[in-house]
Amino acid sequence: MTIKDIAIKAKVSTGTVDRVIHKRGGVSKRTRTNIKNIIKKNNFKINSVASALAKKKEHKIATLMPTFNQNDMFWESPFLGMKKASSEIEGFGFNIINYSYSQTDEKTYLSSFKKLIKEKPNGIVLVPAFKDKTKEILKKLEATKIPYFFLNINLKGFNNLSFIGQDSFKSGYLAAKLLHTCLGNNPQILTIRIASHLKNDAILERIKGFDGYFLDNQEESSSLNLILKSIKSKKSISEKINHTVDSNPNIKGIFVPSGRVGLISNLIKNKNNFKVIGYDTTPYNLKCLKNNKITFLISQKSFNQGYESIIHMSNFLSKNINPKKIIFSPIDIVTKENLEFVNLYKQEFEKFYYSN
Amino acid sequence: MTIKDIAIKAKVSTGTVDRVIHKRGGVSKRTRTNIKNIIKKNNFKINSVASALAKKKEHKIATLMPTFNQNDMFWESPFLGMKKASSEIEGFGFNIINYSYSQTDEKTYLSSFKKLIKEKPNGIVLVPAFKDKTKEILKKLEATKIPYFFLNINLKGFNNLSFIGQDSFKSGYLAAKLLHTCLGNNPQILTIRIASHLKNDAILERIKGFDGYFLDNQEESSSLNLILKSIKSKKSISEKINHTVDSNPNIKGIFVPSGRVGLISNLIKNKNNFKVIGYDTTPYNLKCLKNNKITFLISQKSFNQGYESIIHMSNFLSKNINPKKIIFSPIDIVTKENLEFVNLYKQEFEKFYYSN
DNA sequence: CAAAAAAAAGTGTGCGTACACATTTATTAT
DNA sequence: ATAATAAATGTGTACGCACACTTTTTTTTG
Repeated sequence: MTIKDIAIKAKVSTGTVDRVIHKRGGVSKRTRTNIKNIIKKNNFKINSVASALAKKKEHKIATLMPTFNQNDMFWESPFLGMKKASSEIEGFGFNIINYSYSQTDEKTYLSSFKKLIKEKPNGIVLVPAFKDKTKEILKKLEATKIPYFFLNINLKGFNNLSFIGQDSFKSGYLAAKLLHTCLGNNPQILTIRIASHLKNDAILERIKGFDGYFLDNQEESSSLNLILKSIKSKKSISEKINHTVDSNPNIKGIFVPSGRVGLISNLIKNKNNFKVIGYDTTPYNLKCLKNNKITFLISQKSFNQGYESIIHMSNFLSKNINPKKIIFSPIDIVTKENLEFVNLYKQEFEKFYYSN
Repeated sequence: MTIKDIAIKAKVSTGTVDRVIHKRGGVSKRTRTNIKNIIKKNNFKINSVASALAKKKEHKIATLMPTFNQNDMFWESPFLGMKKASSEIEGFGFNIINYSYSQTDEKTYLSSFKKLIKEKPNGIVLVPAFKDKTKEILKKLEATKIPYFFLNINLKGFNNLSFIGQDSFKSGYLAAKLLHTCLGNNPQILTIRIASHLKNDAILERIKGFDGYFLDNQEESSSLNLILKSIKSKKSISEKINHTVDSNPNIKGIFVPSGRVGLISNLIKNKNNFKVIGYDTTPYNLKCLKNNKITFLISQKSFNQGYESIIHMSNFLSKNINPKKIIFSPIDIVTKENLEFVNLYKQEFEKFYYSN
């Protein structure tokens, strides 16, 4: 069933059918309803392949996200997810351009954004940073009416069309549940945080979720917190952690609400067989999981996040499908025993991407 | 960059470029290598959209899987996964026909298969059952050289092009790890099985994996097994289970290596706060997870399995991409706290599918 | 060396849709 | 009633590729 067939049945030309399908107007009410009926009856659906080929319209999607390097590979994963989506939709008239910035250097954020704007994209996928600067930047952007998504990090108070990322509160809640299930009631748990994360909304939400779980499921709960000023000197961290642990022999579990869990787990003299739980399936963290330094990792499926962000943006641009305001990604539990499956799709694509 | 551009650069016609790309032969070595070089240099990739539109070839994929009903919804999930894949590739000249059978009625298996064969599909995705009958059937099939995948259930000794499903051994291994982590060393665990599953390869593998874990990680391990003859009389099961549990007060964990874990968990008078672990995120099992009757569910992501099976088959048929002989799907850990995310993609598609 | 055969290369149409442009029909003004 | 205008509908081409068919070039054969 093609528009040609529809046209014949309705005794009109394909042009008229096309007008009805795309609501271009200029069709009399009589023929319009007639054509609509025929379309319904025959369950006609536009051939998206032919459609994509016919419209020459190029949609340009720009992305902006933190760089990755040997020190911190976290952002490689969403990047590859985006690349996968790109390779799937490029034939459909999409052009995806990637920009990056350093999370510790505001200048790179601004300059990359400037370059990005010059390209005049039709849509933007953005991992936001530097809230104040973002405010400035996006004010300008909103004048241009270019739609934008937030990816992974959800700054509040913006007019982003969508946010794609994890429900941080629930992921903290889940972390607590796992430790509770392993350690029984009223376990002594040490939460280790890093000073630079004190204003990080996602991490704060994780902690809220973590505490929330125990509030919901226990009469009382005491908590033990250690905040590290810096993570530059491994020696000093190691001393601090082990001192805390030694002077609190009841500690049975360790909660690190960030991706730094690998680093930290490696510095603990773990004779006590703590249960250690943390975030993000970076190569380093996975290594620690393998070595039994970490018990559970919570994955936010950042590969999928990157992938979904591009797919949703493309659907919005070409099919006018409005994404949900918030798109939560699954909260995966990773242990030594299932870690090989966790980044399956990423690995599959990695092979393809880097060999090309 | 189109084949036309390539043709111009190589000073030949598009037909010749086409021959090189598709290895149709009939091109002199000189021009062939020249064209290949130009393709590489310019990083030319076939426009899959135009390609799909141009080749009129219809690929017919037939699927055969167990039915689902209110009593057992398990197979709905892979079915919907297949439907999702179908809707994505139908525009690319694929025609997917679904057949089903009752797992308890050999006749339906045979008759559905007959119907399927009459359609003369180009590829088959099959959830096998009744090993002997399958042998008969597939012998005939292999004469026709129609390629076939096994989905979810992996019968050995066949020439299936691929198997898409879970590594049952590892999923059992993981189940053991979780209970071990929760219950500490040398926990007393009751494994509850059902007689009709005694010859089920996947379930046997799960148990092997489960035992394997404790062999690998403990000096010794004792095990307690309960095999239920039938699950028709809830009363009698309940009595048996609770008798076993009462007479073994050391039991701290319960392992059900099948999707029947929901049913069983509901029949245990769980005053002892057992940790209960089982398989499959069916609606019923999820309900039990919510009610704290089940601690962990292991998901085999059957929605994805269905989806992947169709995608891989289509890639094999149209792009000649050979799938891996065994494609393992992720082993997901589901708890009350992350259950809402587990069937995310399925739910998303369900909404679309059933509202249509 | 010409004719026949084989190899290499060229040409043209169709896939289903989108859209600009052309044409026909209906409506309004004079 | 006729010209002017607006509304409705029809037509043709392009999108990039696949493939059948045709033509040209090269090689083989007698």
